[in-house]
Amino acid sequence: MTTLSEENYLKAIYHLGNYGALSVSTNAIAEQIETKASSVTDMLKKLADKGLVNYKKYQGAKLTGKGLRIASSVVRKHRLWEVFLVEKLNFSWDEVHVVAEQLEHIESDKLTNQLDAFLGFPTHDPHGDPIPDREGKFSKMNKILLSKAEIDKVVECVGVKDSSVEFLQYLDKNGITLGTRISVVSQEPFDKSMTVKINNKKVTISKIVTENIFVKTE
Amino acid sequence: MTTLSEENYLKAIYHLGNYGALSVSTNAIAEQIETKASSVTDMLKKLADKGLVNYKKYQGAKLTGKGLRIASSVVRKHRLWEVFLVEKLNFSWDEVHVVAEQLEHIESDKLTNQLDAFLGFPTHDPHGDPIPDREGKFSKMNKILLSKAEIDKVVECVGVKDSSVEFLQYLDKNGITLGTRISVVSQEPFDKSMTVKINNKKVTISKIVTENIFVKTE
DNA sequence: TATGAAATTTAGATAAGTCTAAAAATATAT
DNA sequence: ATATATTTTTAGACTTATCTAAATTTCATA
Repeated sequence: MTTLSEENYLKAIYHLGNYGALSVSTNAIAEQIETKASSVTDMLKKLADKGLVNYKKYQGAKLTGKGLRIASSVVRKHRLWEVFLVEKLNFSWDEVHVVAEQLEHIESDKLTNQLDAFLGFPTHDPHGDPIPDREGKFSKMNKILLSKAEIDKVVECVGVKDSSVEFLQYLDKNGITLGTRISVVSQEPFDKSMTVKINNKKVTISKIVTENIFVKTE
Repeated sequence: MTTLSEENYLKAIYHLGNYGALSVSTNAIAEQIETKASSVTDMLKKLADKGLVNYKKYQGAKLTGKGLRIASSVVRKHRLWEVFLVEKLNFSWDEVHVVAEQLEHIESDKLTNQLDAFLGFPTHDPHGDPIPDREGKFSKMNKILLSKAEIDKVVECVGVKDSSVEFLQYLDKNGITLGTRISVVSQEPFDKSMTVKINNKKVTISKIVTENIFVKTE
């Protein structure tokens, strides 16, 4: 019913538009999908014809209920497969994304729901992102950026903002993964770098890193 | 590198040409893929250009080494996923094929090989068909058709020839699955139907059924 | 070995998804 | 408020994979 290409557009609009809540501009979609704006215009017309987005020329597009359902399902599948790859097949968290990009398009409700059960109904993927349930709903965690954490507190890593391979491998190298406890020792006022204690080892991490790790206070 | 469509053609040539050993006719491929002969001709030219088949006009096509490697890999993935669906996600053997048709095209050597390990390196899929290893090799079982089994022998179901949903559901209804022991009681000379004992219950099954069940003698 | 039937290929058309270049609409800044 | 820059859309072209209809080749057999 929906092609691979259509699903990728819906997913992009979902992510850029705050889980389908906002209208998204043509250029924003083009950048996300790494395609040309003219291609996006063509696709938006098609998605509008199919009743999956509301689209007004020059005004961007927003998911309809139907479009939101499909986008949620794709994201649900993506994140469930990520959990599967990490928990069952020993993938590391920087390897899962590219494979999940393929697996997210497999069409079988039974497969998705049985996989969900097999994994024990996980609520978050290996990067800490929430997994939508069958109805597209998910629980938001009250997480903050590490950069906003208070000095002397102990926090737990619950997610990442940047989930590029490079960043995830950097975190691995520094012993940071989901669930890692981080004690905030001090922050340098000059460059906003932070000294933290991880597994009883003191390390200093730059501002940009602290702004890409989500934590919750204990 | 190879598209979904190309992979499906290679797979068809693999199956029809006895695991890549024989040349396969245009019409045979067309029937298998449920497409028109003219489409097959177009695709064979493309596959020949890519060095995946040897193709001579009006002579059919045979897989090259490169084509065989790709076809084996697709079949390997198909059958591994079938095992996964049955063993881990509680699919029944008549439900797995359509989903595996999608999963077989996922491209990730790591995924395939980790999945293989996760499943304990299975040698056969849920229909009794052999699973090629990384090199495309597989062990042939010395199986015979139930119709050829001797009277009074006890045999074990090790595969099916027809793996359509209808046939598999028929087998389920009659308590026959992989590993089921079947005692051959008698065969009616008139219509070649067979009376067999399954789980101590006598049933009579028609000729066509006996010709679609593979068994091995104990 | 000629001839009709069957199999196969060619030619030309179509649909999906993409692109470039140009035109049109909207936003920004003096 | 008007010129300029940015964004978005349109027009036309290209690729992949498919189709129908017509032409060609091979096969079977009389």
